[in-house]
Amino acid sequence: MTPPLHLSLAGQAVDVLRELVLTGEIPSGTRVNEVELAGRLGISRGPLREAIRHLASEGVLILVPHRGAHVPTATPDDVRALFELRTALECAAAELAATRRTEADIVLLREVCAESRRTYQAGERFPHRLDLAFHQALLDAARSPQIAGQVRLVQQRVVLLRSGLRDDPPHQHASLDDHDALVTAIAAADPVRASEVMRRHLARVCSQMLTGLATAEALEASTAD
Amino acid sequence: MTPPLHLSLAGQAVDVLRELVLTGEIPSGTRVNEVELAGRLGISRGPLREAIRHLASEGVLILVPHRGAHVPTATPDDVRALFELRTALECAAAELAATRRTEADIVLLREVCAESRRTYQAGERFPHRLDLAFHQALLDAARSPQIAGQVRLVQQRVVLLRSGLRDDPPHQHASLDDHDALVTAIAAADPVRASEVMRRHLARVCSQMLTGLATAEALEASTAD
DNA sequence: CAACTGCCAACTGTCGACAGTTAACAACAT
DNA sequence: ATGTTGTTAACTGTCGACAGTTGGCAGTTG
Repeated sequence: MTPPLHLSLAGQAVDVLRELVLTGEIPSGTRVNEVELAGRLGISRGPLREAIRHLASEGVLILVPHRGAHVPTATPDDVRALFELRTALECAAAELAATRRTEADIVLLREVCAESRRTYQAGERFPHRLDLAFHQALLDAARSPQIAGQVRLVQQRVVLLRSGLRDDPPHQHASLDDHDALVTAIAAADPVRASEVMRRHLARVCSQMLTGLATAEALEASTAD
Repeated sequence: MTPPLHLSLAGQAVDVLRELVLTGEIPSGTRVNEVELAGRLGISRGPLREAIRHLASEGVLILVPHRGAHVPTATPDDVRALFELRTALECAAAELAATRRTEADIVLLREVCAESRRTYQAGERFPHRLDLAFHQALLDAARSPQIAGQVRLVQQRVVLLRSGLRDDPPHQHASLDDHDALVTAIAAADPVRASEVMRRHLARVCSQMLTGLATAEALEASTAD
């Protein structure tokens, strides 16, 4: 929405703070202290406050009057609601991609899929980097800047909720298959099928996150004893 | 996203400024002067800047480094892109509404439709208030807070682009029919049809806005002579 | 007369300090 | 011992002032 704000301190603070939160360096539930963080970033509280407000509007931080900002904690309902939104946006993107994609888009999508599979079979791991790259390539093929922007924000929140969770190989395998199926549908210019595959894919990812969240909670409860 | 911020001056400033922009009191293209506006609102520049940043993240204002904020002007491409997003969100909402609606939801939707038709036939006019009420009732029936929140933001931007445009009766008549068809599909628990009707409805509204925009531009060009 | 250059005013970006509120702690009363 | 209340420290909310940048204007030069 406001991408090239990299000149002002507030703009830089947005990027730095976003990274601090998304990488889990500032864990979920942590209260953000303005004076301390301002000192740590080497800026004043004014620009920092603007940055905090900005990230709050993105859902990366929660604002409570007179009690500052904190990193949101994920409840199962939050995950479900967020994935409803993500499904709405990315299914539409998949439809548009199936309609508007060029040959170059298909080549790129195939390339990302192939590299994902190579990396997975080699290191037994499907890095989030390639997952994001795939969804980004799909968004580019959809050629809808507004939808793309919203998806970016939603993905950001998904990453935020996922920090501290790890995913299991069977799910990763299924995701690879989903991606391949998506590319096939998009290459075949079949919007309906692309949307359906995307819906199925996201439903899988969502349920996987829910189980991951449940086990993480159980783990935390056991350590609390 | 941050609804009950009505305690701080920044929160109030957000509401006041939003209203000033959406009602067209601050016309499109106008540059916002921070010191002047701060004085007019009776607050300091700090809270006002936070409010401006917040509205910029909502798309109500555009920020340019070192040149302040201004109200965005609508190009046809902007309208099309925005309606792609709106279509993605509201079609999903229509699907969910067809699945989750209760009897009370249907009663409310029917009531809004009936009042819209009464008002239209009486005063030859379909007030935006009732149009928004219908879409709001549909969102409530969908029971998806995340989607509802995003739709609210998008509708806000649509209102912003529409300020200064007036709509013609034939379009209003078609919209009334669309709304009725939507309620029918939702009452029949038919998500596919609800989504299709919504898509058609929004396509109609979009094209109507595009023609309205074109005539407004032509009008402006003629007065500039 | 046109183009260039230096200056100037206005505005944004930033900072440090003050005021108001909240929450935790401690002292007291029951 | 427990509930209540007064106190206090820390933090957020807000303000006014300073510094840096931008765009326009006048003066100058070819």
